[in-house]
Amino acid sequence: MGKPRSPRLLTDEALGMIARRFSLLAEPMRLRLLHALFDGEKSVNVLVGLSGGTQANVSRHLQSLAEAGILGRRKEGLQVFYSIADPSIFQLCDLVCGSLEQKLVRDAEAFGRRKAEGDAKGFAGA
Amino acid sequence: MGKPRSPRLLTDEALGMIARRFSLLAEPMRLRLLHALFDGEKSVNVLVGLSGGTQANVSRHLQSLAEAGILGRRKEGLQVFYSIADPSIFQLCDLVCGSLEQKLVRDAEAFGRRKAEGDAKGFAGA
DNA sequence: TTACTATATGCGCTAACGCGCATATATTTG
DNA sequence: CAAATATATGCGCGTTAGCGCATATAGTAA
Repeated sequence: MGKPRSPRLLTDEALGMIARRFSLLAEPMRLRLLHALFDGEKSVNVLVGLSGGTQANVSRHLQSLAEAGILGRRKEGLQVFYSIADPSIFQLCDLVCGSLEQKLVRDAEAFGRRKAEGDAKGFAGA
Repeated sequence: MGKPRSPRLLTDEALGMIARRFSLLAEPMRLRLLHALFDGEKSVNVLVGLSGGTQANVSRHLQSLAEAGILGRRKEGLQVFYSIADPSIFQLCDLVCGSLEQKLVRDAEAFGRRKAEGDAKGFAGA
Protein backbone atom coordinates (compact mmCIF):
# COMPACT_ATOMS: atom_id res chain seq x y z
CA MET A 1 0.00 0.00 0.00
CA GLY A 2 2.35 2.65 -1.15
CA LYS A 3 0.50 5.83 -1.23
CA PRO A 4 2.66 8.53 -2.71
CA ARG A 5 1.51 10.99 -0.12
CA SER A 6 2.90 13.77 -2.19
CA PRO A 7 2.91 17.35 -1.04
CA ARG A 8 -0.83 17.59 -1.36
CA LEU A 9 -2.59 19.54 1.27
CA LEU A 10 -5.85 17.73 0.86
CA THR A 11 -6.31 14.02 1.16
CA ASP A 12 -7.56 12.12 -1.82
CA GLU A 13 -10.36 10.88 0.35
CA ALA A 14 -11.38 14.39 1.33
CA LEU A 15 -11.19 15.49 -2.26
CA GLY A 16 -13.41 12.62 -3.25
CA MET A 17 -16.00 13.53 -0.66
CA ILE A 18 -16.05 17.14 -1.74
CA ALA A 19 -16.33 16.14 -5.35
CA ARG A 20 -19.16 13.78 -4.60
CA ARG A 21 -20.99 16.50 -2.74
CA PHE A 22 -20.66 18.83 -5.69
CA SER A 23 -21.68 16.09 -8.07
CA LEU A 24 -24.96 15.75 -6.23
CA LEU A 25 -25.67 19.36 -7.14
CA ALA A 26 -24.52 18.88 -10.70
CA GLU A 27 -27.79 17.50 -12.06
CA PRO A 28 -30.67 19.65 -13.24
CA MET A 29 -33.30 17.30 -11.91
CA ARG A 30 -31.80 17.25 -8.45
CA LEU A 31 -31.49 21.01 -8.50
CA ARG A 32 -35.11 21.23 -9.51
CA LEU A 33 -36.09 19.05 -6.59
CA LEU A 34 -33.98 21.07 -4.20
CA HIS A 35 -35.48 24.25 -5.50
CA ALA A 36 -38.96 22.86 -5.07
CA LEU A 37 -38.09 22.15 -1.44
CA PHE A 38 -36.87 25.65 -0.75
CA ASP A 39 -40.20 26.63 0.75
CA GLY A 40 -40.68 23.59 2.91
CA GLU A 41 -41.02 19.83 2.95
CA LYS A 42 -43.02 17.99 0.33
CA SER A 43 -44.04 14.44 -0.39
CA VAL A 44 -42.54 12.42 -3.20
CA ASN A 45 -45.74 12.55 -5.20
CA VAL A 46 -45.92 16.31 -4.98
CA LEU A 47 -42.31 16.56 -6.07
CA VAL A 48 -43.01 14.26 -8.98
CA GLY A 49 -45.71 16.63 -10.11
CA LEU A 50 -43.63 19.74 -9.62
CA SER A 51 -40.51 18.39 -11.28
CA GLY A 52 -42.17 16.60 -14.15
CA GLY A 53 -39.95 13.59 -13.62
CA THR A 54 -40.76 9.94 -13.28
CA GLN A 55 -41.68 8.64 -9.87
CA ALA A 56 -38.79 6.22 -9.95
CA ASN A 57 -36.28 8.86 -10.85
CA VAL A 58 -37.53 11.37 -8.34
CA SER A 59 -37.42 8.75 -5.64
CA ARG A 60 -33.86 7.82 -6.47
CA HIS A 61 -32.67 11.41 -6.57
CA LEU A 62 -34.31 12.19 -3.28
CA GLN A 63 -32.68 9.15 -1.78
CA SER A 64 -29.25 10.20 -2.98
CA LEU A 65 -29.68 13.66 -1.55
CA ALA A 66 -30.95 12.25 1.72
CA GLU A 67 -28.08 9.81 2.04
CA ALA A 68 -25.69 12.69 1.66
CA GLY A 69 -27.43 14.52 4.46
CA ILE A 70 -28.66 17.27 2.20
CA LEU A 71 -32.27 16.26 2.60
CA GLY A 72 -34.18 15.03 5.60
CA ARG A 73 -36.72 12.23 5.41
CA ARG A 74 -39.94 11.96 7.35
CA LYS A 75 -42.33 9.10 6.89
CA GLU A 76 -45.98 9.62 7.64
CA GLY A 77 -48.27 6.76 6.80
CA LEU A 78 -47.95 5.94 3.16
CA GLN A 79 -46.17 9.10 2.24
CA VAL A 80 -42.59 10.19 2.67
CA PHE A 81 -41.80 13.84 3.12
CA TYR A 82 -38.45 15.24 2.17
CA SER A 83 -37.04 18.53 3.32
CA ILE A 84 -33.81 20.44 3.13
CA ALA A 85 -31.65 19.43 6.05
CA ASP A 86 -28.47 21.21 5.08
CA PRO A 87 -28.97 24.97 5.02
CA SER A 88 -25.68 25.48 3.27
CA ILE A 89 -27.47 24.49 0.09
CA PHE A 90 -29.13 27.88 -0.01
CA GLN A 91 -25.83 29.69 0.18
CA LEU A 92 -24.27 27.37 -2.36
CA CYS A 93 -26.97 28.06 -4.89
CA ASP A 94 -26.87 31.76 -4.16
CA LEU A 95 -23.14 31.85 -4.68
CA VAL A 96 -23.27 29.95 -7.94
CA CYS A 97 -26.18 31.95 -9.26
CA GLY A 98 -24.46 35.21 -8.45
CA SER A 99 -21.25 34.12 -10.02
CA LEU A 100 -23.03 32.96 -13.14
CA GLU A 101 -24.93 36.19 -13.46
CA GLN A 102 -21.71 38.16 -13.27
CA LYS A 103 -20.15 36.02 -15.93
CA LEU A 104 -23.16 36.36 -18.19
CA VAL A 105 -23.09 40.11 -17.83
CA ARG A 106 -19.40 40.26 -18.61
CA ASP A 107 -19.80 37.98 -21.60
CA ALA A 108 -22.64 40.08 -22.89
CA GLU A 109 -20.58 43.20 -22.51
CA ALA A 110 -17.65 41.61 -24.28
CA PHE A 111 -20.03 40.71 -27.05
CA GLY A 112 -21.52 44.14 -27.50
CA ARG A 113 -18.43 46.23 -27.23
CA ARG A 114 -14.87 45.25 -27.49
CA LYS A 115 -12.83 46.35 -24.55
CA ALA A 116 -10.51 48.31 -26.80
CA GLU A 117 -7.73 49.58 -24.72
CA GLY A 118 -5.81 52.33 -26.38
CA ASP A 119 -7.12 53.34 -29.74
CA ALA A 120 -7.23 50.05 -31.56
CA LYS A 121 -10.78 48.98 -32.00
CA GLY A 122 -11.73 46.27 -34.36
CA PHE A 123 -14.52 47.85 -36.26
CA ALA A 124 -17.92 49.13 -35.34
CA GLY A 125 -16.56 52.57 -35.50
CA ALA A 126 -19.09 54.39 -33.44
CA MET B 1 -39.63 30.51 -28.10
CA GLY B 2 -39.37 32.45 -24.95
CA LYS B 3 -40.60 31.42 -21.63
CA PRO B 4 -40.35 34.78 -20.05
CA ARG B 5 -40.48 33.79 -16.46
CA SER B 6 -42.11 30.44 -15.92
CA PRO B 7 -44.05 29.80 -12.74
CA ARG B 8 -40.89 28.17 -11.55
CA LEU B 9 -38.32 30.64 -10.46
CA LEU B 10 -35.64 28.83 -12.36
CA THR B 11 -35.79 27.98 -16.02
CA ASP B 12 -34.45 24.77 -17.42
CA GLU B 13 -31.67 26.72 -19.05
CA ALA B 14 -30.66 28.30 -15.78
CA LEU B 15 -30.77 24.95 -14.05
CA GLY B 16 -28.51 23.53 -16.71
CA MET B 17 -26.00 26.30 -16.25
CA ILE B 18 -25.99 25.89 -12.50
CA ALA B 19 -25.60 22.15 -12.84
CA ARG B 20 -22.73 22.56 -15.23
CA ARG B 21 -21.02 24.92 -12.88
CA PHE B 22 -21.34 22.45 -10.04
CA SER B 23 -20.18 19.63 -12.28
CA LEU B 24 -16.93 21.47 -12.86
CA LEU B 25 -16.33 21.26 -9.13
CA ALA B 26 -17.38 17.63 -8.98
CA GLU B 27 -14.06 16.13 -10.01
CA PRO B 28 -11.23 15.41 -7.60
CA MET B 29 -8.53 16.35 -10.07
CA ARG B 30 -10.09 19.73 -10.78
CA LEU B 31 -10.53 20.33 -7.08
CA ARG B 32 -6.92 19.47 -6.58
CA LEU B 33 -5.90 21.99 -9.21
CA LEU B 34 -8.13 24.65 -7.73
CA HIS B 35 -6.73 23.99 -4.30
CA ALA B 36 -3.22 24.25 -5.64
CA LEU B 37 -4.13 27.66 -7.03
CA PHE B 38 -5.50 28.94 -3.75
CA ASP B 39 -2.23 30.67 -2.97
CA GLY B 40 -1.68 32.25 -6.33
CA GLU B 41 -1.21 31.61 -10.00
CA LYS B 42 0.90 28.74 -11.26
CA SER B 43 2.08 27.40 -14.58
CA VAL B 44 0.72 24.23 -16.10
CA ASN B 45 3.93 22.37 -15.50
CA VAL B 46 3.96 23.28 -11.83
CA LEU B 47 0.37 22.18 -11.52
CA VAL B 48 1.20 18.93 -13.24
CA GLY B 49 3.84 18.28 -10.61
CA LEU B 50 1.61 19.29 -7.72
CA SER B 51 -1.41 17.35 -8.87
CA GLY B 52 0.36 14.24 -10.02
CA GLY B 53 -1.75 14.14 -13.15
CA THR B 54 -0.81 13.85 -16.76
CA GLN B 55 0.11 16.99 -18.64
CA ALA B 56 -2.69 16.41 -21.12
CA ASN B 57 -5.26 15.93 -18.43
CA VAL B 58 -4.18 18.88 -16.38
CA SER B 59 -4.23 21.08 -19.44
CA ARG B 60 -7.72 19.99 -20.33
CA HIS B 61 -9.06 20.51 -16.83
CA LEU B 62 -7.51 23.94 -16.61
CA GLN B 63 -9.06 24.81 -19.91
CA SER B 64 -12.50 23.74 -18.77
CA LEU B 65 -12.22 25.81 -15.63
CA ALA B 66 -10.97 28.79 -17.59
CA GLU B 67 -13.75 28.57 -20.14
CA ALA B 68 -16.24 28.67 -17.32
CA GLY B 69 -14.63 31.80 -15.97
CA ILE B 70 -13.46 30.11 -12.82
CA LEU B 71 -9.80 30.42 -13.77
CA GLY B 72 -7.89 33.19 -15.46
CA ARG B 73 -5.25 32.53 -18.07
CA ARG B 74 -2.05 34.47 -18.60
CA LYS B 75 0.44 33.53 -21.23
CA GLU B 76 4.07 34.45 -20.74
CA GLY B 77 6.50 33.12 -23.28
CA LEU B 78 6.27 29.41 -23.42
CA GLN B 79 4.38 29.04 -20.21
CA VAL B 80 0.76 29.59 -19.38
CA PHE B 81 -0.19 30.69 -15.89
CA TYR B 82 -3.58 29.95 -14.46
CA SER B 83 -5.12 31.65 -11.49
CA ILE B 84 -8.43 31.72 -9.71
CA ALA B 85 -10.60 34.37 -11.30
CA ASP B 86 -13.83 33.68 -9.50
CA PRO B 87 -13.46 34.33 -5.78
CA SER B 88 -16.75 32.63 -5.06
CA ILE B 89 -14.85 29.36 -5.40
CA PHE B 90 -13.31 29.93 -2.01
CA GLN B 91 -16.65 30.37 -0.37
CA LEU B 92 -18.10 27.40 -2.21
CA CYS B 93 -15.34 25.13 -0.98
CA ASP B 94 -15.58 26.51 2.51
CA LEU B 95 -19.29 25.90 2.59
CA VAL B 96 -19.02 22.36 1.31
CA CYS B 97 -16.13 21.50 3.59
CA GLY B 98 -17.95 22.87 6.58
CA SER B 99 -21.11 21.03 5.73
CA LEU B 100 -19.21 17.80 5.20
CA GLU B 101 -17.39 18.15 8.49
CA GLN B 102 -20.63 18.66 10.30
CA LYS B 103 -22.09 15.60 8.69
CA LEU B 104 -19.05 13.53 9.56
CA VAL B 105 -19.25 14.64 13.14
CA ARG B 106 -22.91 13.79 13.35
CA ASP B 107 -22.36 10.41 11.75
CA ALA B 108 -19.56 9.70 14.18
CA GLU B 109 -21.75 10.71 17.07
CA ALA B 110 -24.53 8.49 15.85
CA PHE B 111 -22.05 5.65 15.70
CA GLY B 112 -20.59 5.87 19.15
CA ARG B 113 -21.99 8.29 21.59
CA ARG B 114 -18.66 9.78 22.41
CA LYS B 115 -17.19 12.11 19.95
CA ALA B 116 -13.85 13.64 19.57
CA GLU B 117 -13.25 17.29 19.78
CA GLY B 118 -9.97 17.51 17.95
CA ASP B 119 -11.46 16.87 14.57
CA ALA B 120 -13.65 19.01 12.49
CA LYS B 121 -12.33 22.45 12.76
CA GLY B 122 -11.01 25.09 10.50
CA PHE B 123 -14.51 26.32 10.08
CA ALA B 124 -16.51 25.46 13.14
CA GLY B 125 -19.49 27.32 11.90
CA ALA B 126 -21.88 28.20 14.64
C1' DT C 1 16.95 26.64 -40.47
C1' DT C 2 16.92 22.79 -36.39
C1' DA C 3 16.42 21.42 -31.73
C1' DC C 4 14.11 21.91 -27.40
C1' DT C 5 10.50 23.10 -24.11
C1' DA C 6 5.69 24.16 -22.66
C1' DT C 7 1.11 23.62 -23.70
C1' DA C 8 -2.88 22.05 -26.32
C1' DT C 9 -5.63 18.57 -29.00
C1' DG C 10 -7.47 14.39 -31.65
C1' DC C 11 -8.57 9.56 -30.90
C1' DG C 12 -10.15 5.54 -28.54
C1' DC C 13 -11.37 3.10 -24.45
C1' DT C 14 -13.77 2.32 -20.18
C1' DA C 15 -16.45 3.46 -16.16
C1' DA C 16 -20.04 5.96 -14.27
C1' DC C 17 -24.47 8.23 -14.56
C1' DG C 18 -29.21 9.29 -15.49
C1' DC C 19 -33.22 7.51 -17.28
C1' DG C 20 -37.33 4.38 -18.29
C1' DC C 21 -39.55 0.21 -17.60
C1' DA C 22 -41.34 -3.20 -14.75
C1' DT C 23 -41.70 -4.92 -10.27
C1' DA C 24 -41.12 -5.21 -5.21
C1' DT C 25 -42.12 -3.39 -0.55
C1' DA C 26 -44.90 -0.95 2.80
C1' DT C 27 -49.09 0.99 4.62
C1' DT C 28 -53.94 1.90 4.75
C1' DT C 29 -58.66 0.43 3.80
C1' DG C 30 -62.58 -2.64 2.88
C1' DC D 1 -57.72 -11.94 3.51
C1' DA D 2 -57.54 -8.68 -1.02
C1' DA D 3 -57.26 -4.13 -3.19
C1' DA D 4 -55.41 0.37 -3.61
C1' DT D 5 -51.98 3.88 -2.96
C1' DA D 6 -47.18 5.66 -2.10
C1' DT D 7 -42.60 4.75 -2.40
C1' DA D 8 -38.48 2.08 -3.42
C1' DT D 9 -35.55 -1.05 -6.34
C1' DG D 10 -33.52 -4.38 -9.99
C1' DC D 11 -32.34 -4.40 -14.78
C1' DG D 12 -30.82 -2.72 -19.19
C1' DC D 13 -29.82 0.92 -22.44
C1' DG D 14 -27.67 5.17 -24.27
C1' DT D 15 -24.95 9.02 -23.25
C1' DT D 16 -21.37 11.28 -21.13
C1' DA D 17 -16.89 12.16 -18.79
C1' DG D 18 -12.28 11.39 -17.56
C1' DC D 19 -8.14 9.24 -18.72
C1' DG D 20 -3.88 7.76 -21.46
C1' DC D 21 -1.52 7.78 -25.58
C1' DA D 22 0.35 10.01 -29.38
C1' DT D 23 0.74 14.13 -31.85
C1' DA D 24 0.12 19.00 -33.05
C1' DT D 25 1.03 23.88 -32.09
C1' DA D 26 3.58 27.80 -30.13
C1' DG D 27 7.56 29.98 -28.40
C1' DT D 28 12.65 30.02 -27.40
C1' DA D 29 17.41 29.40 -28.25
C1' DA D 30 21.52 28.00 -30.89
